[in-house]
This record gives sequence, structure tokens and C-alpha cells, in this order.
Amino acid sequence: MVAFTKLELPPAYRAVSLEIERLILDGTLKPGDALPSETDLAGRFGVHRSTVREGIRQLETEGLVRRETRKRLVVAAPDSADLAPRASRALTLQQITFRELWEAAMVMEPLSAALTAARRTDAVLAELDDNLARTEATIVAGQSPVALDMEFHSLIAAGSGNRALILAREPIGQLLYPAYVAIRPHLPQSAGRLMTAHRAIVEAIRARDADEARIWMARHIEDLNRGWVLCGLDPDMSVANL
Amino acid sequence: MVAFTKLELPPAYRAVSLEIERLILDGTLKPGDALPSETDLAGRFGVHRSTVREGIRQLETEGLVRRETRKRLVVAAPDSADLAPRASRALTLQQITFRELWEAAMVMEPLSAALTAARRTDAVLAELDDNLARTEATIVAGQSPVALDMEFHSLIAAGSGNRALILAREPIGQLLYPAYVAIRPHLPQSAGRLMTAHRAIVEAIRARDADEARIWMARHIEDLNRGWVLCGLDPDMSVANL
DNA sequence: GCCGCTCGATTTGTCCGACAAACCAGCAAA
DNA sequence: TTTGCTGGTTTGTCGGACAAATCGAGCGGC
Repeated sequence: MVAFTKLELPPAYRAVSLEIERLILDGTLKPGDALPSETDLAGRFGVHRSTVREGIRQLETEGLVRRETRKRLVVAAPDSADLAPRASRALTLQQITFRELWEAAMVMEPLSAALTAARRTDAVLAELDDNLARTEATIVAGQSPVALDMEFHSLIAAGSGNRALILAREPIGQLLYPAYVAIRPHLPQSAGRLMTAHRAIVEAIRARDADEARIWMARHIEDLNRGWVLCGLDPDMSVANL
Repeated sequence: MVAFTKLELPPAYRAVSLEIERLILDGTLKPGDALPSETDLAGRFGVHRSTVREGIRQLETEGLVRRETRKRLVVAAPDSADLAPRASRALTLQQITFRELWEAAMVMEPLSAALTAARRTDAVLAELDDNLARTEATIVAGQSPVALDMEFHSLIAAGSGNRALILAREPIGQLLYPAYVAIRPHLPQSAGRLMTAHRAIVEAIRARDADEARIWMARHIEDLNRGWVLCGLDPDMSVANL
């Protein structure tokens, strides 16, 4: 009597989201296609509209379905803007430490910089120049450059054209660079060092010099660790409450 | 008249999920806590139960809430098992290429190996030895070692103790290693090379030799690229339909 | 006194139906 | 042709209902 174990059927709302997901994955529904109306779906699946709605809420959360207007839902391919915040939240809840983030950044950021240098377009370069100018203005005004620092690293990742890297790096950047707010007040010269590094990285990218870009980026990320330690902070401290 | 722009209020179900999410993020609800019943929540928020349910479906999808039994929902911290499949799906839908995955793996895997070698526990080592044995048996039996290869790399990532790295690497592994099925039939000797590399990596980890582990892992990942090219496959080909 | 069991209360999953507000398309008027 | 109105569609939300699963408490047996 071991053969017949209890069947584990998913709830109907889960079956709905799995089925629509399947249709998207196998290409029957393509990104950009409008989803049928809730009533229509309820009719086809033979379930009540509220059940369909629960399934749609799941797809919406997964980024497989996006709303164009307040009403119209269209199929979409989830991108890093959908996934990165969830990953950041997960790491925050797990009390991720500075060390973990830094170790990961220490390999991903130099790769980003090198790839971007090798493949850069003028558009990316223009965005980086613009970011440099705004960062400098912010520092001169005595304000925190954290948001612009995050943007700088995101721009470089985007420039790499490597979507796996973009996706993997984004949550780490979102959590690691805010750590700079803990450093800046104690190390006044750090803003200047940040600016120097950013400029050198952009110049290397402009010159399409991948090695130089990689080296400066590695130096820049190492500097973050040095600053952290110089401030007497513990690398194994969680960055959750910065 | 520029001051008064249209107010964008989220739908009630979104407000519910955002509010519960806030309570989790700020620590009012801690992982492990049971969620109040749907009726209870509906009463407190002043909305209908079906509205609460839509909000809960979103939290469930995000991994912030997990079901212990079929009924009881408890607060949870999302982990890589929640997020990695979504990331893989996103990359698949975006037609991620072999090259993108390989470039990212080329920096993450050697780091994983080095960290694991430096910090390994006997438990991790035992799991790796077990994986080696099963991989060898599978290869001898002429079967595909892809699942075990993926497990091998996941075990090493887990051994690093770096949760940022675990999270970032997992979706890449899930997509990259299945590419091996395209290589194996054309390169019969590849299974032996895989086995040799895995053994060397485990030996380096056993000896807590971080550099040796890093080097062998880098060689192993490079080998994957070599195999791909030797088979006449285009690095810029999507791995979506393997 | 402890264990296990039954029975009722609670909770989830699903359904039915309703209605207001937003949205869209088509038609009439300028 | 453009503008504006109108009616039908779709979403968001609500009220309520019920079966099945689960839980808890009290009760009886050992």
C-alpha cells in the first residue's frame, strides 16, 4: 500500500498562474500581447473570476504581466528592475554583511568596467560624463553622492551589455553603496578619492582600455573596504540598518 | 496649476501587501510569526476578504510569506530558492546568450571555490565527496551528469557562506550548466575532463588551498567555453531552447 | 495521570452575484 | 476632420455562502 500516496493538487488560483506562465514560456503568449479579460479567462478555465484574479496577482508580482494603463494588462519579460528590489529585500532580511556584498562586488564590478570599456557606445559614455558632472556638483555642494554613486555603477553594468551581470550586480550595488554614508562623515577625503576613481574609470572606458578600466574599478571597490575598516567598522556587520 | 497633479493611489489589494510588507521590513512581524487570519486582516484593514487574499497572493509570490501546512501562513525571509527560478525565467525570456552567462560565471565560480576552500566545513566536504561519487557513477553509466554538475556548483557556492554570491550565482548556474547537454554528444572526452576538474577542485577545498581551488575552477569554466566553440556553437546563441 | 479520540469552531479555497468607476470604441455634431 | 457624447466593457471592490481541511478542547479509556 505504499504506491498510492495522497495527491498534492495545487489550489485553483495557482493552477491558473502556472497555466498562463506556461503559455508565456512556450511562446503562445508573447511579450506585448494583451491578456484576455478576467471574465474571459474565468470562462475558459472554468473557475470563478476572483480565482483568476488571484492567479493574475501572482503573475503581476513576478513581472510576467505588466499594466500598461490602469486597466490593460500585457504580457512582459521580467527585467532587472522587477527582480533587483526583491533580491535586495531578501538580502536585507537575511542581515547580509558588508563583507559578503564587498566580496561579490569585488569580482562583478571590475568585470562590468572591463566589458563596458571593450564594448562602449557613445550614448553610454555621454551618460557617464553627465553622471560625473552631477556627482562633482553634489560633492562640491557638500551633499551625499550615494544616489549618484549607485547610478554610476548601474550605468557601467548596463554598458556591459551582459544581462546576467546586470541582474546579478544590481541588488548588490543597491545595498553596498549606501554603506558609503557610514564612511563619509569620518573620512572627509573619501569624496575626493571617489571622484578621482570615477573619472579614471570613465577615461579608461572612453579610451576603450579594458584593462585600465578593470584595474581602476578594482582599486575603487577596494577603497570602499579600506574606508570601512578605517572607520573602525566591522566587515561582518550587517548593512541592514544604514 | 502645476502643483496639483493626479493622485496615484494604489489599488486596495496593493495597499494591503505593501502594508504587511512594511510590517515585516520594520521588524513588527518577524520570520516565523504566523499571519493573522484573512478575516481578521480584512477587519483591521477595513477591506473585503477577497481583497486581502489578493494582497496575500502577492506576498506569497515574493516569498515574504510561506505556507507551513496547507493552511497556516507564516512570515519568512525570501531565500535564493525563491528568487533564483524567477531570475532564470527572466533571463530565459530575454534570450540570454551563452557568452553572457559564461562571462558572469567566469568571475563568480572561481570566487565561490576560493571562499569555500578558505572557510570549508567537514559537512560541506562530505557533500562534495558524495556528489563526486554520484557524478562518477552517472558518467560511467553513460548518463548525463548535468543535474549533478549543477548541484556541484551550488554546493560550492553554498560553502562560501556568502549569501550575495549564492543568490547572484544560482540563476546563472541553472542556465549555464544545462548547456553541457549540447556539448557532450560531440565531445566524448568532455565527461572525463569534467570529472578531473571536479576532483581537483574538491581536493583543493579539502586542503583549504584557496588559490588552487580558484585556478582549477577557472580552468573548468574556461573548458566549458572551449567545448562550446569546439562544437561549432555560436557564443552569442541563446541558451533558451536547450 | 496520560494518551488518544471525537466533535465543534475556525480557516482557507472557491463560488455566486452585484455595482461603481475607469476605460474604450463608435457614432453624432460642429 | 475633429470634437464630444454615449453606451458597453473591464477592473476593483464588496457582500455573502459553503465545503473541506485543520485545530483545539473536552472526554473517555488505560
